[in-house]
Amino acid sequence: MTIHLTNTATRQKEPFVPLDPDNVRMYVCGPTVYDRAHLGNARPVIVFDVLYRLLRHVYGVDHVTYVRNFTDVDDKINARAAESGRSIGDITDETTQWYLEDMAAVGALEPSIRGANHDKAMPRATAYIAEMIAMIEDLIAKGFAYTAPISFGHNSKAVYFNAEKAPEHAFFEVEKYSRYGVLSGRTVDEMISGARSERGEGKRSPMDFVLWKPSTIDQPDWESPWGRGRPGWHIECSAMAKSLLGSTFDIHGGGNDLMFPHHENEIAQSCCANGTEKMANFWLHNEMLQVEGKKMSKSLGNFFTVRDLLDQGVPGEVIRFVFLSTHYRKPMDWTAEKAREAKDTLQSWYNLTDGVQSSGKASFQLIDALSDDLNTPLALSILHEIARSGSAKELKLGMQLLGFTNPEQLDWWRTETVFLPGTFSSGSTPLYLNEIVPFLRKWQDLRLAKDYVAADALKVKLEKTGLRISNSTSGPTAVVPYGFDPSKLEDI
RNA sequence: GGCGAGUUGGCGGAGUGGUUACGCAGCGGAUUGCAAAUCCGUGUACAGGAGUUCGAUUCUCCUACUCGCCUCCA
Repeated sequence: MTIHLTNTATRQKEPFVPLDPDNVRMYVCGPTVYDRAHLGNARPVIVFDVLYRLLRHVYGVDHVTYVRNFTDVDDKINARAAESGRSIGDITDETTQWYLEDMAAVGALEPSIRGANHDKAMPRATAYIAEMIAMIEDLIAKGFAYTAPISFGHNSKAVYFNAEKAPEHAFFEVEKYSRYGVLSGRTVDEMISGARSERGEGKRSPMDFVLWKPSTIDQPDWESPWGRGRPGWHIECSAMAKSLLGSTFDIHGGGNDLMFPHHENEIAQSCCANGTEKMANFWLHNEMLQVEGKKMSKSLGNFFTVRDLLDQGVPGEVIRFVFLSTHYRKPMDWTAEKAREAKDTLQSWYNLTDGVQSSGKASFQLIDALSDDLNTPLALSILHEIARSGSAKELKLGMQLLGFTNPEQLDWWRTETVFLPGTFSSGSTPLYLNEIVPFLRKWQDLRLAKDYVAADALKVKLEKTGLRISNSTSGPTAVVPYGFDPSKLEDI
């Protein structure tokens, strides 16, 4: 079984051959921890979770290393701290915890170093400042980066504080690295003519980017050869990837919005510092998320977090299902309709597989689909066929492979069936003897009296409360959804 | 403006140089007092134009449209 993946670096679907099958290594850009993860943040997590699971399936749980960082030093975090009056550490700690909880809710496994050591596999940028500084020094020594003194007097107190230490920016020099732009399909000339040059005193070229920048007194800072300051964006991923995965590794993933400049810059830094041809063999990028056909944005009012959905009662499994129903390289549209369909499907699959022992062997078709550039929509359709054929064992294994939490560990999909005759109840929750059974009896009486108009009217009322009323071979039956509130019956 | 992705039946969404996607909805049937659920059955879909070909939804080119990224962003 050969996995094929679309490699952004070559723009082609290629067979995946690991550098070391004993330790397949993947790095995925993680969040900047300053706020709850929004729904779009969940997409790469779920996409690469599927890949992680597939790799573990193919190469073995103990032969895959997956690293996903937390960027806990960033100007957005500083801004959040300033406006809220909270400490940076408070914000990053809390947000990191939220992120772990929310991603667990959508079924994402935690990254790991060969199936273990989860903490190390989720490195915090602030724990790798020394590595970043070392890499920057290396880049300067090799002539790929240069320092530039900043001017003073344009800012407040902090300027004086830094002045004594003579802080300097350390820039990466783009034109020294000829392959710059290959990943994102741009040339340096194009990018420069594309105008918008970034601010940055002492830059030699508008495309050069900052590796290290001095901090004002209210910004977090670390001692460095260039005075007290903090790392620029990009360098943290290069430093952490090198420390944990080596100079060259197998797969680097992230959203396609990161392709430029973030990943382009990572490649430039890492390859120049490490003297390597490639940073990663495969670059994978997922497409963006939309909501009801439009870009999710605060200005459009369609912005929401994973936690918002969970709190609204959309189970994490449903979120996962909706994400998997669109291929990762296509824009995905989150709609209420899709969530509804996903919930219905999962409910029926969970009913079918509850308490069932999963079969030992995964469907070849399913593995085939996933191996073909993570064709999760096809994988789900195969699961549909398996479900229709009634092989609960196989379905369960397939669902596990795609990362759906086992039904035994969940309750949201459960229903309880209440029958009239023996007041037998299929679930473990209360029997609704007093709440529901009298209505079933009344319905039955009306029907036996052939007063169908009244019987139907009663049924409609009952169904408005969420119950499903039917007449089975064992008599009148009510299917009660999980979390049913009997007080809804009071007005009937 | 620069770069890129996409346009498949009512909706969502795979895939293929000639043959069934799959799901939801719809329709017909079984069943039902009627329904629900379930089961069975059912749909002359591939943006437009030109080209390559024995044959294209599938390859090439052009046009139109949609969308995303380029700014913090996954």
